[in-house]
Amino acid sequence: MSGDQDHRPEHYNFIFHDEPFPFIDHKPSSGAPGGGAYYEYHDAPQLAAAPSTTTSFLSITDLLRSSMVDYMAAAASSDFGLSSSSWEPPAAVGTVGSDLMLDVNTLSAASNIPPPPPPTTLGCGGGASTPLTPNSSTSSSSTEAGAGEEEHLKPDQEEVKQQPEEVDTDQGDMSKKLDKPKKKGEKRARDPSFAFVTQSEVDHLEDGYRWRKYGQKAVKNSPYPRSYYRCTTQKCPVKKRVERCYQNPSIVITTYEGRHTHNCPTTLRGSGHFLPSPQPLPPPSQVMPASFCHDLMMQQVLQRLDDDDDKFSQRGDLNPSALLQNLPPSLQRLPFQDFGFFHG
DNA sequence: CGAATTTGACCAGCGC
DNA sequence: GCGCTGGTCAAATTCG
Repeated sequence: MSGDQDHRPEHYNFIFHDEPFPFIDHKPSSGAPGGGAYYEYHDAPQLAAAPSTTTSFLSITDLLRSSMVDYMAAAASSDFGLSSSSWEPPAAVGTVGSDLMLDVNTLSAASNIPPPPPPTTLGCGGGASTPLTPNSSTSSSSTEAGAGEEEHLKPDQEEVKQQPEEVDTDQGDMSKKLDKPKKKGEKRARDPSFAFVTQSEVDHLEDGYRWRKYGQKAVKNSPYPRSYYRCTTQKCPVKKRVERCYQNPSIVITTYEGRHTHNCPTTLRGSGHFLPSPQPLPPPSQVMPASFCHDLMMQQVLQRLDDDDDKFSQRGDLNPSALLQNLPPSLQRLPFQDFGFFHG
């Protein structure tokens, strides 16, 4: 049973998938009790082939520090067609700045990934859930899908294990071993992935789509199992994994993989309770989560900027390793190297 | 009774 | 090559 519960995490935030992103805050901002993180990742073969991409992120930081809103607005309204009413996958990305934004939006939109529930106080936790400790709070990064758990803290090592390759051409999603005559040395191709870190007492967050659980595995060094879900819609290849951070059980890591081939079920449409505020629902013919994610991210970005504005200048020296050290092991494992642009 | 979940088994990738 | 681990299958069980 998935779609009928009202599972909203207490907090969530997002994190872009670029490593030098300084506003990945690991400490709860004064007054704000921690928060979850919302992060995304995906395989980025292009990235592997173009190591110089790092530089591009720097400008993103600057960008955010200066005029995120304007930028987003401009991007949404003009070149990139990112308006909530008519989003189309960008055919090409021309600038660094747009890369990031497009990436974020592209991923969310292209993947039809539902938005994380808003940080409202609701049944699941309003004060019941454990507040995040400075250490466990939020910095997240994304991990390769299969990767979500412990130890690999060594950045350099992570770098070595780049996640691969071309996305499965055939969406026969669950075509695993059977249709997998992959050549040796060729890792299994994965669909773009996108993950959320939320603070919630429930594992399976309601996201508007219907999911069927098809597996559960114990996670190494963690008392909490990882659950595997598949979208119940016919032919929809989207899967998601849900696991809990063992150091902070109130944190749930949900990883989406693939793209929905259908619209969000009416369950979500019917109830606007996911939305931070009333928002126009996308027309039936449209991919819905794009604007959601966009708005949510904006909210979070702005919030972060507000909270941490004065910290930015001091964070220039932050690096992925440092960030990771502030994360609980299960999050530390998320390889920053997996961040990259999604051009698919 | 059909759909969803549970759970042990199986398989592939990866590191040593 | 071997063992470990993650991901998925599928039979059994539970649920609505």
